Amino acid sequence: MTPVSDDTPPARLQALTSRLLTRTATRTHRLVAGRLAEAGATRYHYSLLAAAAEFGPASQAELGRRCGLDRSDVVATVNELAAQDLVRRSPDPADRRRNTITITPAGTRALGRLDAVLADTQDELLAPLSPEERGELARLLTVLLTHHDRPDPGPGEPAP
Amino acid sequence: MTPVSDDTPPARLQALTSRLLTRTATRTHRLVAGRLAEAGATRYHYSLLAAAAEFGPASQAELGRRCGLDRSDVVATVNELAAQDLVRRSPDPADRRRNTITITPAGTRALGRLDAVLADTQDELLAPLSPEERGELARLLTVLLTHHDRPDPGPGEPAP
DNA sequence: CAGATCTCAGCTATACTGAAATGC
DNA sequence: CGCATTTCAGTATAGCTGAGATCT
Repeated sequence: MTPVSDDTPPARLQALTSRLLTRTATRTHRLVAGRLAEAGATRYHYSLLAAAAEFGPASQAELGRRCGLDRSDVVATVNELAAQDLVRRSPDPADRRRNTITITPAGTRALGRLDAVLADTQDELLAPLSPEERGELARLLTVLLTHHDRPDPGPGEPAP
Repeated sequence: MTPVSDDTPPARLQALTSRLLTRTATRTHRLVAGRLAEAGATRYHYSLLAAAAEFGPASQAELGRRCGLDRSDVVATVNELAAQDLVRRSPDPADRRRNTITITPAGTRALGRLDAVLADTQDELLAPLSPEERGELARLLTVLLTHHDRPDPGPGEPAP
């Protein structure tokens, strides 16, 4: 009866919400990265295509800020997307430091396919949860994320 | 009024629960690893100390299985713990392939200190959530984790 | 012989840092 | 000058793989 199956974790570890979070995230990441890989893409690809589609032609720096991607990774990812003709990289005449990134029709089509892939994957991920539970999970995670995005300042004005 | 602050993410990205999970986990991991580092430890150290304390003297393989650690990482981590005299590594006379890992008194004291550090860190992590919300978050994550730990088989007996 | 254990060497991918070149 | 943008090179870490030696 006692299920001491030689792989039950220490009670201390099971009690850590941080561990639940990171372990669930690892599996989630594997699932999502795998589904995107089957479609020939990565999270960076999808993020930048989405940003280019939603925020029109924009600089690499702006797209990177919006997606939370590092400048270095933006460069590499735009290289890959441009090589597949999913975005175009052209100099910005108004500010010659910048490249203007524009999504192409092929990029828009690819984005649509990836939208479908990701919608399926979210469903696969959240399969054991009811719609209400899915909403609650998203809400709780959003609270944590926004709380830890702003390091110190509480609500209201910063004391002078 | 419109907060188009140049870093609002694409709507598609904000809609992804997978993204919420992985981003929250990244920040969580940073927080936990940082607090453990201040105490001179890592997640692997804590995991193995906890397993050694809770499951008595045991082989490296068993401790690794219980903690979800790779055999390679167990070797390296036990090296580090043994160098600090937090565990002892001795040959198992009953099965000479194995090393028996035993926590030392110093290891038990270190584990106690790390317990306190991690309790504080969980509180820091979950600060914006009520006790009920903390429980609900842990429950929802557990459902997801156990669902995706078992790849295919549903509840009940596997069809013959 | 199959299979488990321990160890070492090395790999992949994510996320990040530093610095240079260019332009505002 | 300080600051922003793009680019390249390199770094750190987690998690994992392969192979060998030893033993059951």
